Amino acid sequence: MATPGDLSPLADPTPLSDSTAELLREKILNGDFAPGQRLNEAAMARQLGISRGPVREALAQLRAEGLVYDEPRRGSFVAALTPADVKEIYQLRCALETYAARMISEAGDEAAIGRLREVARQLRAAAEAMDQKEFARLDMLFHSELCRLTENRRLHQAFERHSGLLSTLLRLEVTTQYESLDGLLTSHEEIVDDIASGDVERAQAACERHLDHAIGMVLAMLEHARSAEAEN
Amino acid sequence: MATPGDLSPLADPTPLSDSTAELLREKILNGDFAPGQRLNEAAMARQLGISRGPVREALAQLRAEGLVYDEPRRGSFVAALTPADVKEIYQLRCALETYAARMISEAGDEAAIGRLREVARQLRAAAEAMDQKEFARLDMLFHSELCRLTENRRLHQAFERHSGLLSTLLRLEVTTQYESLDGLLTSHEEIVDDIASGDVERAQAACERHLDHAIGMVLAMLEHARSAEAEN
DNA sequence: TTTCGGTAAACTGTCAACAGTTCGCAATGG
DNA sequence: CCATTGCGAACTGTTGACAGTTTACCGAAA
Repeated sequence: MATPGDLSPLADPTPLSDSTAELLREKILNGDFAPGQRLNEAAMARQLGISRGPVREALAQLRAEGLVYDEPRRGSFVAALTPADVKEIYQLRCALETYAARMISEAGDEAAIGRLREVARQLRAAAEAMDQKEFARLDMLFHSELCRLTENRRLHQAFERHSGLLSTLLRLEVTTQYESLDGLLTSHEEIVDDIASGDVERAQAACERHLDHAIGMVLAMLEHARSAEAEN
Repeated sequence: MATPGDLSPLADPTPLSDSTAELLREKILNGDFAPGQRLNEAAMARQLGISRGPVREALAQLRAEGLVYDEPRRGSFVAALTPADVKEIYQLRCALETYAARMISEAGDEAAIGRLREVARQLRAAAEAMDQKEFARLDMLFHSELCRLTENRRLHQAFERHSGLLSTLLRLEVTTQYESLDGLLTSHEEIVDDIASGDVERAQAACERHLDHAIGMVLAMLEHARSAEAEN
């Protein structure tokens, strides 16, 4: 940005706090840190061979992203989603995604529609290959792309900020809801088709239907996991 | 949360970083710090009689809120809104607020509708009293309340996160756009009425119209301010 | 055996100091 | 007079240490 012909391959400009945040984000989303688990600043600093300063900044970053929360004078904990949280996030996603669908549909952005169709196709392929992990990834990617393709960074960012924790749940969703899988597939394809139709109302409605369906599945899954957990 | 009967009036539990963030936020939104201005950590720490640690955390907090941005190894700067940013924020607001209007309308939440009507009434009173500052505050409050009354904290938070900087612009808006003032007033009241009608489509449409109108005004105002600034 | 109280360890919030980089300015050369 | 180079000041990124609070453990009393 500053100097066009900037040639400085030496000297890593990325602060330690950023790479630390990335590392912790990965570990949380990957499930290495369980929800509700306490995150010890000093221990992590020691383990990474750095001081507590960058670790604190990394935690502040993750807190802003909603991945961890703070209890004053007690420390940071990995965020845990209650059913009420899940409902909130799905409502927010509905607000963002239905609007994104309207935007793309109204603009008649052929490139964007093509991209969405491609992801939907890959999603079906993953389902037929019974690749659960890939299915969950592509499912999330479809919705992320929907927001990204609006070319409104803030809208996409608002989506990403809250989708992270959800993706840890979606990994389980597919395993428990095989019977609804075909409905999910056609549901995604319907969204693309209705966006392509240029009828903004239909595009919005398709998106809303899909999310209404999805939240029902996730809440049922969450309930199922909770009752199973209460057994042991 | 931990101890129900917690009575410890002594010992201030609010960290220095939080109160520092609040102070800086106030100063930025109040215009004491100009957009693009550099924020010196050491200087602010000295001025507040604290060390740089809490100041850094406060800056991280404000950065997460979008009020400041960082240039690596150079420091923090007060965020400045380009017309493209303004457009992005208004689109995001449109996504959030139209959905909020739908939610409240669908739920038929009389208490929420009453609250919105009350704010709209105060807004008209401020306009008649020619109280520009109060008008700007109530205008923003109306939209904030619209999101808050959904009782979806994340939706409201997404609104608040991006409305802060806008409010610094809205302060100017009123001064330059007297002729459109009456349109703005009726526009707010229309939103309340259409929400109250229970017709979710009408509620959504009223909200969308209002924001389309508002962004036009703000962009024109921004253009006006820019050309005026180019003169000196 | 259970509950209460006290003590010690652990952890967060905060501070002061160091290292490397960037920025500004003056001296130098064209 | 203008561009360039070198130096010094200032600032960010990072570190290690200290103070106060919270947590956990252990023993004593009911």
